[in-house]
Amino acid sequence: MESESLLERSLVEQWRDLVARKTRVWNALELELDRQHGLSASEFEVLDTLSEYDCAEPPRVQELAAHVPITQSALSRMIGRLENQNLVTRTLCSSDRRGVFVVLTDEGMQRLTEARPTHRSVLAAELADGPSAELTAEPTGTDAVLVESGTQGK
Amino acid sequence: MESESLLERSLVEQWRDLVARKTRVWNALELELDRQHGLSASEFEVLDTLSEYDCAEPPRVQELAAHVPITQSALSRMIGRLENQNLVTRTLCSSDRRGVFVVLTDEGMQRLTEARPTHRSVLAAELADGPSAELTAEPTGTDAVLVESGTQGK
DNA sequence: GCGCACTAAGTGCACGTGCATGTAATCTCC
DNA sequence: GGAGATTACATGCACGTGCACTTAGTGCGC
Repeated sequence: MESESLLERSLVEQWRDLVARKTRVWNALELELDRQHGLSASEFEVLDTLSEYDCAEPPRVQELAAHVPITQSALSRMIGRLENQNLVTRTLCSSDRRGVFVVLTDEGMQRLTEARPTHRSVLAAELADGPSAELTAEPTGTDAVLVESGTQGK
Repeated sequence: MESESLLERSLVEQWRDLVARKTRVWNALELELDRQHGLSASEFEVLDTLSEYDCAEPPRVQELAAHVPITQSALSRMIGRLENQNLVTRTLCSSDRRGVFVVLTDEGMQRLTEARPTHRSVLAAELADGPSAELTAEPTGTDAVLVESGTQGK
């Protein structure tokens, strides 16, 4: 029970690395997406996922929740917020009136298209380098990304 | 600008995998640590990090914040909560009276020691298998872990 | 010694989240 | 066809978080 130390240390290190990386990238995304496009990282993820569906067969809330790392209740509210910004719309499912289809509006598609380059370049910058960079929770130096991702500064 | 698709897709997939894995493990930890030991995943992480310091040279709040994926303000409040449970204590730094040392109490050390096997076995179970398991935000099936991690089941 | 910039930690506030529950629609089985 | 179980989504509530700011303490220049 004591001899597992080595294996366990490796697991713990792997875990901390995972958390550190995720947090670092997430924070960078949060920062840049909000600054440049007024979107949170979660919101972008939802819009981006949403865009992968055929407009003719939009996902239901539940379906969407299965592909985004938040709960169904959180998603429900987020859809409400996105709806208020006219980025998505809810439409009832006629065959099962409990169901709600979520579809990207034109405006939503546009915002997403604008934000995508920022998202991709943050990923490229932050996913690439050292897994165990200092850590986290602090705004990471993403100056290069800011420049790269276009001229829509501020 | 359009030709990067392949590379970008790979980045996005890598990113989603990272998030999915982190969320899955995190949720499992949250569930088991709370159920069995009344600790949140963040709290465990703080206590565990804390335990790596020599009692003679405890870390200051800032130092601790650099090794845990939350902000200093969140950590400040968490320390308050942990202090109320007598798991840690704050002591002033005499040489720099702005500083605050955080130290694990005996009780804190005990809770940590109890919780560690749970933590490790969740890691072993969840870190090991398929990176892109369905997803997440749902309680993952950790029945095996419950059994493995001892007889202190509720 | 005094003022000023700077750092460490704590706090008011608003907000997004999860859990538990509520409401509405559907399905099942008799 | 009607009661009860089940599913889909929304919501009340409490809570932890981040941001911006405050308070307390340090060090520097003059």
